[in-house]
Amino acid sequence: MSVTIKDVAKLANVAPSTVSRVISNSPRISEKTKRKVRKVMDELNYHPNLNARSLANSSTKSIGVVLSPTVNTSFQNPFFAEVIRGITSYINQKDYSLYFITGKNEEEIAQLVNKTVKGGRVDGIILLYSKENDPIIQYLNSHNYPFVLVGKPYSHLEEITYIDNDNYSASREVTNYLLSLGHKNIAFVGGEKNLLVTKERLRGYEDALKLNGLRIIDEFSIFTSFTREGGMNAVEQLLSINHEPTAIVVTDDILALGVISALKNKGFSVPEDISVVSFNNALIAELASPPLTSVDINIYQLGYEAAKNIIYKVEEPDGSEKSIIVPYKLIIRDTCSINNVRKLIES
Amino acid sequence: MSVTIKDVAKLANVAPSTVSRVISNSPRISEKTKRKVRKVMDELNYHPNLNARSLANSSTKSIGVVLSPTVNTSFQNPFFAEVIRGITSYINQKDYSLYFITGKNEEEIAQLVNKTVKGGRVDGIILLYSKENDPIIQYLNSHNYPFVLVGKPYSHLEEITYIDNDNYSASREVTNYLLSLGHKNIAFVGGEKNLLVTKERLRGYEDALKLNGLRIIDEFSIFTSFTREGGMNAVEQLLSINHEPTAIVVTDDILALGVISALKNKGFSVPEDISVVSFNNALIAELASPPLTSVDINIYQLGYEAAKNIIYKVEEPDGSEKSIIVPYKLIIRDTCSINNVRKLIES
DNA sequence: CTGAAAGCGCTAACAT
DNA sequence: ATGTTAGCGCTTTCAG
Repeated sequence: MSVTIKDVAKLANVAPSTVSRVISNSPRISEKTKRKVRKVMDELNYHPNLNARSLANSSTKSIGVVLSPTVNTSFQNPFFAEVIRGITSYINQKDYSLYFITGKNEEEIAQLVNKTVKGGRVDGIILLYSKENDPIIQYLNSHNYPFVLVGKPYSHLEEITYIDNDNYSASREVTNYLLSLGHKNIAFVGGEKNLLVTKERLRGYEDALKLNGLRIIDEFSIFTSFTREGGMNAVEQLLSINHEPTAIVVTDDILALGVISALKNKGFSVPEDISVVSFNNALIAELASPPLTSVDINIYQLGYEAAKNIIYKVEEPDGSEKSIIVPYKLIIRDTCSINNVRKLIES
Repeated sequence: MSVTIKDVAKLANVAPSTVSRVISNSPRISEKTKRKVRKVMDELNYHPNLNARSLANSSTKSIGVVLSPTVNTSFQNPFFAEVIRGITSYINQKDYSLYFITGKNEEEIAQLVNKTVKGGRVDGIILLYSKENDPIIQYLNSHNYPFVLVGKPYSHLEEITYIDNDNYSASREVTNYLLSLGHKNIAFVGGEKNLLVTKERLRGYEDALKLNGLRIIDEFSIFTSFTREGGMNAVEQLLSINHEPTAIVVTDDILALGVISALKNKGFSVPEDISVVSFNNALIAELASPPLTSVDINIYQLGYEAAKNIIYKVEEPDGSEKSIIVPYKLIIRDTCSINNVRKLIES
C-alpha cells in the first residue's frame, strides 16, 4: 500500500540495499546514484517506515518523557509546559521525537515505563521529577538504561546524570536579600517535605539565617502541597503562632499566590506589611498583581539541557556525560520591601 | 540481547505463534497453556518488542498530538497543558501512547507530520489548533488519514471530525449577561482574526447586540495577539476613541489579564468602572486578583473527547464518528458589576 | 561502489 | 487447540 524501499529501488534501477545506503547517506555510494535515488524518492514522496527501521537497527530516535504521577496538579503548573518546550526544541533539532509517559499513580507509570523500555519504544528517558526512593529511578539505574533527571537525585548522586539548579545557593541568596532589606523574622513555605527541591531550599534558607547569627524557629518552616490552597493553609499556620514574620521565602509561584491571597484576607498587605519572594518565575509571577519577586530558574534551559544530555548519552554510550547545573537569577519585582522601622525596633 | 518471543516459546515448550496468540489473548488457546505461557513471560519479565509488533501488523497503538507552530506563546497558555491532560487520561486507559509533534514554524511541523504519518509512527492524529486554510488539515484530509481537530475546521465541516464548544452561543450568552447588568457600550477583544474561535465569538457578541436593538460600533472590536501585551495594546486602541465602553468581552484569560492591567494603569478600576468577561477559565482566572469572571470551556473534556474520537476512528474505520460539542459554563467571579446609573444616563 | 541474502521480533494465514 | 512458515520494510554482513 505505502511506497517502500523496493519501489524506489525498482524505479531507480538499483538494489534495495543501495537505497538504504542513500537514506543513511553512506559515503560509499557515488554522488551520481545518490542524486538518482533521491530524485525517485522525491517523486514517490517516499518516507522510510520507521518501525521497520527501528526493528532492524534497534534504535528509535525517540525519547520518552516521564511526568510525575500527580499530573493533575503539576500539569497545571506552568513549570512542565516550559520544560517541555525546552526539550522539544533540542529534540527536533536533532531529528528525534518525543514520547509522553504519564499515569494516574506511581504504579501505572512504573508499568508504562517498563513496557516502553522493554518494548524498545524509545532510546532514552527524561524524568521530570525527583523523589525520595523512587522505584523508577532505581529500575532504570539498575538496568543501566540511559536516562537523565530534571532535578537532583536523592541518592547515587555520582551515578545518575541530572540537570538542576543550585537550589541551595539560590535559596541562600534569596534569604540574604531579605536580610539585606532589614528583615529578621523570615519564614519559609515549601512544597512536600520529601521532595529534594524542598530540602535544598530549606537548607539554603536556614544556613543564611545561621550565618547571620539568627536563630532558626521551627514554627517558621511550613511544608504543604504545591497548590494555591497549600499556600493559604501555610499562612493559617504561620499566623497562629504569636510571633509573626515580616518576610516569607516561598518555593513556588503558585504557592506564593496562595500565600499572598491569604495574607490579604487577613488584612496584611504585600509588600508593605510582609515581603514575599518565590521561586520559578513562571508566567504568572509576571502577570500577578502585584508582580512577584521570584527566582528565575531557567526552566526552558533545564529542559533543553536535559534533552541535549540524554541524546548525547544515547549516541555515545561510552561518553563521559556529566550532570549540569543551570544558573538562576533573582528577578526583583514588587513583593519585597524594606522592613519598616517600627517592626525592626519591636523585635 | 533482550528476551524475545522465541525464548518464551522454548521455555514453555510451545511454538512462537502460540506465545503470540497468548499475548493477544486469542480465544483459540486453551486456558491451561495460556497460564503456562504467562507464567514463563512473567519469569523472564518478557515484554513484546513494540517495533516488531507495529511492523508486523501495521498498527502502532500510538497517537500523535500536533501543537500549533506558535508553541512559544501558546504553550505558556495553560490551555494546552489541560487538553493534554484530558488526552492522556483516555489514551492510557485504552493502552495507547502519545507522540508529540511540534516545531518552530508551520513548515517544520508539516514536514514532521508527513514523516510521522508516512513513517507509520502513529495510527492517528489530534490537531490542537484550527486555522484558516491550514495545509496540514488539507494534507491529512486528502490522504484520508484518521485525525480529529480540537476546535472548528474552517471548511469541509462535514468531512472533518472536530471537538469544540459552541463558541457562538457562549459568546452570545456572555454578552447577554453583560447586557442584563445594564451595560450598553460593550467592546470585544479577540485573538488573531483568522482564528475560527475569534470569528465565532465575535459573531455571538454581535448577534447579542443586534438582537437587543443595539448598534455595532466597528471601533469596539479589537483583534490582537494571544498574549498579555496583546490585551494591553487593545486597551490603548479602545481608549483612543472618544466613546468609551463600560464592559468588555475578552476571548482569553491571559488576554483579559492584560486588558485589566492596562485599564488599571489608565486609572479605571475593574469591575467598578469597567466590567470584563473572559473565556477559557484557566487556572490563572481563579488565581488572578480580582478573580476573573470567565467561561469555563471544559478544556480537559475537550482533550478527553478528542482522544476518544480518534481512537474510535482508528479502531473502527467504518464507524460513523461524529463531531462533538462540549458544553461550556459561565463562571461568575469578581470582574463584572452592574453598570452604574450615571453612565447609563449619559449614554 | 553496488548487489544478494539473511535477519531484526512479531503476526497471520495455512496446516494439522 | 497448536505448530509451520512466510512475510512486514529495513539494515547489514558478505561478495564481487
